[in-house]
Amino acid sequence: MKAEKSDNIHGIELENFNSFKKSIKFILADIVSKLYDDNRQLIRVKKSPQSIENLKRIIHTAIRISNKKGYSVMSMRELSTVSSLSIGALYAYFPSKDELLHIIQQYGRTSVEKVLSESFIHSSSSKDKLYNFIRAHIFISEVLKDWFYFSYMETRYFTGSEYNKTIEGELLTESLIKDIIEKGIKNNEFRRDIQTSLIASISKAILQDWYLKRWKYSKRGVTPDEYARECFLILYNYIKL
Amino acid sequence: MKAEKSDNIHGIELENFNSFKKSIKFILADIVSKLYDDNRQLIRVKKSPQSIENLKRIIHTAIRISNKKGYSVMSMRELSTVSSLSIGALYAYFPSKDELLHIIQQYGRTSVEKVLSESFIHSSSSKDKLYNFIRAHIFISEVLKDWFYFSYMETRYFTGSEYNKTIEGELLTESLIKDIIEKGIKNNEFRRDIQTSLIASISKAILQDWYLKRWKYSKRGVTPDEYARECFLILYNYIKL
DNA sequence: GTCTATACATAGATAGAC
DNA sequence: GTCTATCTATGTATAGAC
Repeated sequence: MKAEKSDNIHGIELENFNSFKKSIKFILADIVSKLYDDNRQLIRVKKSPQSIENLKRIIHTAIRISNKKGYSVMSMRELSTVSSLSIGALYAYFPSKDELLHIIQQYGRTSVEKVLSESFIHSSSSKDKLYNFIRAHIFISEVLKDWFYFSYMETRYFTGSEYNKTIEGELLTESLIKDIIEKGIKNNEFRRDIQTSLIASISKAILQDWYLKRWKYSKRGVTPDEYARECFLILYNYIKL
Repeated sequence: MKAEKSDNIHGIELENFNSFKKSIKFILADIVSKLYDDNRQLIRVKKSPQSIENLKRIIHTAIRISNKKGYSVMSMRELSTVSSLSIGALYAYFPSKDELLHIIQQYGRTSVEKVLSESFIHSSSSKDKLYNFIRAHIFISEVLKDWFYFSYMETRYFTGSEYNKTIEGELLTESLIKDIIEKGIKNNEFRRDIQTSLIASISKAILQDWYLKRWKYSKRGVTPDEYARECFLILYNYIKL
């Protein structure tokens, strides 16, 4: 069983968005179940298909409401109404609004880490590595767009370790890109006279725009595949020999 | 007197950030005074050097607090304490928290429109136009970084016309860039086979990162001039013949 | 496990003294 | 013009019935 899951993770498909979506379906399916296990000391309701379903609904509803008005403005009354669970029932799934935030963040972070860390290690050239990483990032942020938006917009209100973890995530993405570019320079695949950390930073900005401006790109009918391609071309054109 | 002001606006200096900063000092100085005039039906305190000073302090304090915790979470009590004015006094400068938001947005929008609209019209080539526009945007967003950040992060909570105006601002910047590129293509200065609206969109994303990630760029000691240069080079490299 | 009713804190805004 | 005291609404969280 373990081998099967492991195979599946390594088998993330990056050819196009549709194949990607299929290949990570299995991975995302049991994220909430694992979330349940990791937080069993906080959750007063015992694990069951029904309670997992409820937790999933709470998380998605909270993200959706927060993306409209902000997490701090979302009231427990509203979360209760929209998620069709009473306030009393909600508090059986988390001990406080702050803890719900942790659970939401854990939910997204776990999913993203799995995908990104495995996305580009099997590429041969630096060019391929870069393209695969860009695709992986855009594809996973498309699938989890609500969470990505949520996490980005709420970061500044986070405190302590939650804030640090989110910033680490931001810097990790950036340093992964930087590493790819620097290795490419070392292997004589890219120009030597580029400022790698600035390029990495700008790359990250472009990747983020995809989920920060959903309304714009979806209105214009831009597909994840097109956007990934254009991102790659702009960057590659600048760094290639 | 009118001619003098007009000259000054046209005289926005884009050579480097320091000269830019000096050249728009005069423009920004009396923005709050004009703001006072435009909202005199809302403000119960009569115009004076003292009251202009108070209004300015209210605006900047509100922006500062909001950038830490969000406008909706900022309480009038806190704004009162930090700005050293009682709650009663605050409400003499604006009739409601919602109206204060309008005033803040008006403050930033007025300043930015002046600078951006005049920034690139005197350039000869499309290449120069693009570079000047990028510089103007990065320089003004450096000077007004707190407002830019505020406006970006609070947009989603805006309602009605305030929301529309902010989105218009976003799309205006983008279409200005698009126009520059398209004119360049027509004049045989740029490649014909590029997706102008996607490039414009990505350009905007890069420009925005400058004020959205202040902590990162200032920590790394990246100057506005360096960032503008790198932005331009990445884009130009992609669109040039 | 889930509900309703309620405790207690804090929000935006106003009234009236000075 | 600015202050303090206070009104009413709404927030998070809990208690106790079922």
